[in-house]
Amino acid sequence: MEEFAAVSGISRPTVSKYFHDPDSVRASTRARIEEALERYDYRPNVYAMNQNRRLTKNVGIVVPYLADPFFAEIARNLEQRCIDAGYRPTLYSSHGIPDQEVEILDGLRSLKPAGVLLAPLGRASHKKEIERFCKAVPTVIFDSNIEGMGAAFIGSDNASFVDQTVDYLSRSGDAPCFFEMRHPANPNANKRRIAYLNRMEALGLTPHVISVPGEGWAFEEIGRQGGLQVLKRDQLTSDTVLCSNDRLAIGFLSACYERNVRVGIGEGFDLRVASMDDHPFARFTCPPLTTAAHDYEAVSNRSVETLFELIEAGGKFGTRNETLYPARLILRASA
Amino acid sequence: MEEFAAVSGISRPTVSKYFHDPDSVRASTRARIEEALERYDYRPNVYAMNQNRRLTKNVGIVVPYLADPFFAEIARNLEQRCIDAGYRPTLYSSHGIPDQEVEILDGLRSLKPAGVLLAPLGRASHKKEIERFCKAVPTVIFDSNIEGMGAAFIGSDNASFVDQTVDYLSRSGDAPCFFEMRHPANPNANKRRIAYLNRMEALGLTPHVISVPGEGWAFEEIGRQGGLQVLKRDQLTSDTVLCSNDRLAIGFLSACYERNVRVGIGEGFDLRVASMDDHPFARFTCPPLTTAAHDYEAVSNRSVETLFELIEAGGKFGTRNETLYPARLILRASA
DNA sequence: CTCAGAAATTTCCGCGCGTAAAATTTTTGT
DNA sequence: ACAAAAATTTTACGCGCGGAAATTTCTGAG
Repeated sequence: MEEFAAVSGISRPTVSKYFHDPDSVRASTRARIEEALERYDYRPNVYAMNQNRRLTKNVGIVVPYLADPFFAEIARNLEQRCIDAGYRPTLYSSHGIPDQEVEILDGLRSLKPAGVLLAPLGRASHKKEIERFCKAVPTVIFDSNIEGMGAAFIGSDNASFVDQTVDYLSRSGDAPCFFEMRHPANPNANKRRIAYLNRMEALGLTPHVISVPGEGWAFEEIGRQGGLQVLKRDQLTSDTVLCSNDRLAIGFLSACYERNVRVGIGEGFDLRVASMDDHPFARFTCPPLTTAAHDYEAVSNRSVETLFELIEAGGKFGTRNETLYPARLILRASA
Repeated sequence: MEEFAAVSGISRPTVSKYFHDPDSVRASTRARIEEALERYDYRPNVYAMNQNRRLTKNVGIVVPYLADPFFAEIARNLEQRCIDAGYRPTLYSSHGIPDQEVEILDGLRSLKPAGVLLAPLGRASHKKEIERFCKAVPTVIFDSNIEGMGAAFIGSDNASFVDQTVDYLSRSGDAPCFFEMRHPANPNANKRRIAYLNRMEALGLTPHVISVPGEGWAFEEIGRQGGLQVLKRDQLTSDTVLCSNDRLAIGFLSACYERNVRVGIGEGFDLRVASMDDHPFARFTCPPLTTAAHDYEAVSNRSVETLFELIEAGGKFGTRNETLYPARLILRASA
C-alpha cells in the first residue's frame, strides 16, 4: 500500500481511508486513486485490514439445511443484499446437525463478523451455545425463532399460512386433516399444528392431526413413508390433506402415486393435498401443489436491513422485536 | 498469545508452533498447552495468523448453482472432507451468472486460499478470467470440465451415463429419443448428446434428438415448457424418452401430467421417461424416475484428495490428468 | 556417565495495515 | 480576499502473529 500510495501520489493513510470508504475522500483524490488502481491492480491484504479494524465487513449467513432449495434461495437473496451493501457474506449450512451448527458459530466468531444472519436448526439446536454466541456477536435470527435469542427475529406468520390454506380448503370442499412429522425439527411446525387446531375450532370444524414418525431433515422420505402407512391403514378422516410443509407433501404425493390414489380437485380424484412454503419444486409436482408462499423478498429484505441497523446501533437493540410476514395462497391443481 | 503463553508457562513462539501443528511440539509441552487452553479458552487471531503464513488453511469451494440440491449435496461432501483434513472450506455459488463466478474467484484470491475446488458454469464461464485464476491459485476443477484449465479434472463419465440408460431402455422396450435443452449451460450436456448419438449408432438404432428452447439454470421450467410443446405437437418419435438430466426430466414429467400422458412401464402407460444424475428428488417424482446416478462419493473423495496432493506438490502438477467415474443405473417406475 | 546430534525453545524482527494526533493544505462562505 | 471549516498529509505507534537464527534442552549410543 505504501508503494501504491507513492505511485498514485497520495499518502498511504488517505489510500487506506479510500478502501475503507471511497466516498470519504475528495472526489479528485478518489479519481486519482482509481486511475492508479487501473494501472497497478493493487488490492489491500484482507488479513492485515481486518486485524486492527474495530469492525470487519464480514457477515455470516447460517442456514440449517442447504440441500433444501428453500434455504438455498433465501441464502442467495441475503447474500446478494449483503454484497450490495458492501459487506462480505459467507454462507454456512448446519446440515441438520446441532453440533455442526455450534462449530460453525464457533468458527464464525474468530472471523470477527460485523454481524450474523442465523436460521437456527430449531428444536434440536444447542440453546446455550447459541445464546452465548448471540451475546458475543450481533445476530439476527430468521426463519425459525428461538425465544429471546438474537437481537431480532424475522420470519413468516405461521398462523397466516394455516388460516389461508384451511379457509380455502374448507370452503371449497371437505375440511382438511393435518399431516405432519411427529417430532418436527423446526419450531414452525409446532406453530402450524397449533394454528391448525385453533382455526378449525374457530370455524366450528373438527380437527384431525396425523403425526407420522421420523426425525431429521429427510422430510420427503418421512412424508412418503408416513403417507404409505396412512393410506394403507386408511387413516385419513377427510378427502383433503393439509401437509405441514411442501417437502413433506412431495413425499406424501409420492406415496399417493404409489398407492394409486389420484390427487386433485373434482370428479375422478380421490384426494386433495395442499401444503405450505411454496418450495421451488412445488409447481413441478404431479399434480402441482397448492400451497402458501413465504414472502421471501420481505423476509430477506427485512432481515438484512435489521442486521445493518443492528450493526450501526453498535450490536445492541433496546428491545428484541419480532417481525412476521403473512403468506400468499398459491392455487394449483392439487387442491 | 503472549499472555496465554505466559499463563501456560511456555514461550509464545512455541505456542504458535503448537497451533500450526500440535504434533510438532513435545508431548509434555502439548499437554501443558492444552491444559491451559481448557482454562482460558484462548484462540489465535485468524487475521494475524494468515497475514504472514505462506499458505493459509483456507479452501474455496465454488459451485455453479447452489439452489440445485445436486450441488448442495456434493458441496456438503467436499466441505466435510476439507474440515476433516484440517482445512477451512468456504462455500460459494455462482448462481448461474458468469460475472458472479468471476467476482467470487476475484474475492477468493484475496483470501490467499491454499487451494480451490471449482465446478465452473461451463459454456458460459468467462474462460480467460478463470484461466488467469487457475494460474494464480492451485485449483482442481470438478463436475464440469473446461479444457486445459486447473491442475486436474474430476467428474463423471457422461458416456457411461448414456450407454447404461440407452442400453437398458432399448433392450427393455423402444429405443429412446433424447430430450435436451438447445443451449445447455453445462458441457456435460453436449457430451451426453454426442454419447447418445454414438451409442444409438453402435446399437444400429436411429437416434432422435429433441432440443427445446431455453437458457439459464431453471431446468425444470425449461423441461416443462419444452415438454408441453413437444407433446402438443406430437413430436415424440418413440414411446421412450431419455432426458439429458433429472431436473429437465422433472419438468418433463410435470408436462406429461398436465397433458394427461401416463408415464411408466407396461400396460396402461403411454411413455417411458428416464434421465441422468440421480437428483435427490428423483425418487419422489410421480412416477419415481429411472436414472443414472453419479458416484458422489468417489467424485468428491477424489477431488479433495487431488487438491491436497496439489497443495503438497506446491500448487503445480507435471501433467493435468482427468478422472472420470462411471454411472450406476437406478431403476424406478418411470422407465 | 558423557558427549554429539536432534529437537525444542527463545530471541528478534517484520508483515501490511489501522488509527490517532498534529500539521498542513484545500475548500467554502461571505 | 480572508477566515473558518473540511479534507488531506505527516508522523508515529501498535496489532497479533510467522519465521529465521541463536540458544537451550533432550535423546540415545558409546
